[in-house]
Amino acid sequence: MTTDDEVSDASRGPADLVRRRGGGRKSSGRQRSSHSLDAVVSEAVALLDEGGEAALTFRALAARLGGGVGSIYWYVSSKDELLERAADHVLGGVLTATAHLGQGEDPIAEVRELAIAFYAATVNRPWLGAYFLQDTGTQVNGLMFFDRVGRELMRLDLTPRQRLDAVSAVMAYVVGVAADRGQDPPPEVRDGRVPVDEFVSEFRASIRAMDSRAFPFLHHIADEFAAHDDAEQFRAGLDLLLAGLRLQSGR
Amino acid sequence: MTTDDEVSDASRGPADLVRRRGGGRKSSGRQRSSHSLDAVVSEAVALLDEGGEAALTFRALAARLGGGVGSIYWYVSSKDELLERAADHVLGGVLTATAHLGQGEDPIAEVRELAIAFYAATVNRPWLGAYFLQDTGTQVNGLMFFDRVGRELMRLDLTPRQRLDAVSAVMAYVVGVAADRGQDPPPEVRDGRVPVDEFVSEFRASIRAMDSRAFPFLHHIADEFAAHDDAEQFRAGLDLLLAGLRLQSGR
DNA sequence: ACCTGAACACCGTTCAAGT
DNA sequence: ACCTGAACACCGTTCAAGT
Repeated sequence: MTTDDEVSDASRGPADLVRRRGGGRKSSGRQRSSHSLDAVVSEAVALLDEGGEAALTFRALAARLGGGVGSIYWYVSSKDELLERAADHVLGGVLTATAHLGQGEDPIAEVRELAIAFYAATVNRPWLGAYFLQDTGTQVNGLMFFDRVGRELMRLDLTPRQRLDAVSAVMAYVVGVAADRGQDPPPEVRDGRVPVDEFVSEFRASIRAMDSRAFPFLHHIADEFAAHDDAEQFRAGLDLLLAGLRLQSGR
Repeated sequence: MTTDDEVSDASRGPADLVRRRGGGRKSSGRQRSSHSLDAVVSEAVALLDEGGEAALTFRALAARLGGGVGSIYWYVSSKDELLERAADHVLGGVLTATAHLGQGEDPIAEVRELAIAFYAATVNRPWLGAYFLQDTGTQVNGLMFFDRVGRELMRLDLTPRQRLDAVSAVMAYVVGVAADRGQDPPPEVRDGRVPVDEFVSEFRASIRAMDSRAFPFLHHIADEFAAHDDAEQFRAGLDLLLAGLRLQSGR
């Protein structure tokens, strides 16, 4: 419905199954501010989205929540846990965004949609790269997503082991693409401070400048690289993986 | 030849094509210590391997090099650059370890070997997850590896675009698997402080404890998960990807 | 050209104290 | 039960000074 392509926010996840601390105590709170796990994590994600990994600071987060630094530790025991929960929060958004899937004829097509939705949530969020599927305890949504993908594969004629391997492969691929941002246009280009054309021709020039005997392939794909679209490239790789899976399942 | 499966070290890379600063000035150096880009990066990798990301500190690195903190900035302009170079250094090791490849009949089999060697270098190095292929300028070995994989695909009947997409997919997959460590045994198990069996049965128990209607797939693969081998799982996913590629290339 | 180390600004985490 | 903020230990980075 909304047309924000910057960090499309279906971030708000489904019910956190985790023991929630910090209920709805609203009454009689006067000058002391009152948070909740949800507020802490949501604001953390917002901070991350606005300013990248460096912007998430306990002090900045506390200021944003209108409280003291120490309070955050009531909800979260370390920065690592905070980042894990932030990543899981994003995955929660993916879950709700894909809640309608799972009825389709073709299980592999469903997996494709799930993976694409996952990918969409990671674009413009370079910060969550390494934080998916860290600790099973704090990342229910991660487990849930894993399960949803796997459920589709249960409709295919595969062994449990093959199913596990396939789900793991799809997840790894998505996370890998998310982590790989960097061959891409640098920030000054994405911001529009430098025109794309300029970046592209500069990039092409720098490839041409390299020894073509040392880097024959880079020369070979210089034009393609300059013109490629990230999302398309993601789908191309995903489709290779899924084609292999389809083959394995005998269709 | 060596049988260290802990961080198998073919780390020492081929000629750094990068402008080297800090030549071999050895004479007349008295109490001032003298470094080199190579020493700085090698020791950084060592620190990282021994103690993880948290262990790499400018102060610790300086102490190890026997010098002052400031000196490091002569070779490297930030911690980010240091980590990029460290990642590239590891990839350099992969390049030398696979120097013999490229003559084989089947290009796809060669790609498979390259990917497996890449994977082997990332196991036990959770720290390099996000640092591959960041800045083309400082990561020659990354470009070189990319090119080597691509070169194999030039022997297949594909369009340049398809080749680019395939190489990117393979790289993303490897990086993704590397980043995904975490469903795996936690450190206290890898260290041997807690026996593997105990972890495995505990894990299985925790899956059984979950609602089987909410997580049918997790129940389905609980046994497989407990028994799976990471390297095998990596190869299984890689083979799906390569099967798709083989199909696309018409064999 | 390269190294030193004190100094700076900032960070995650702790904790005695408050309500 | 939850919040506060000063205090602590430590970090990346800078820079005037040395050789």
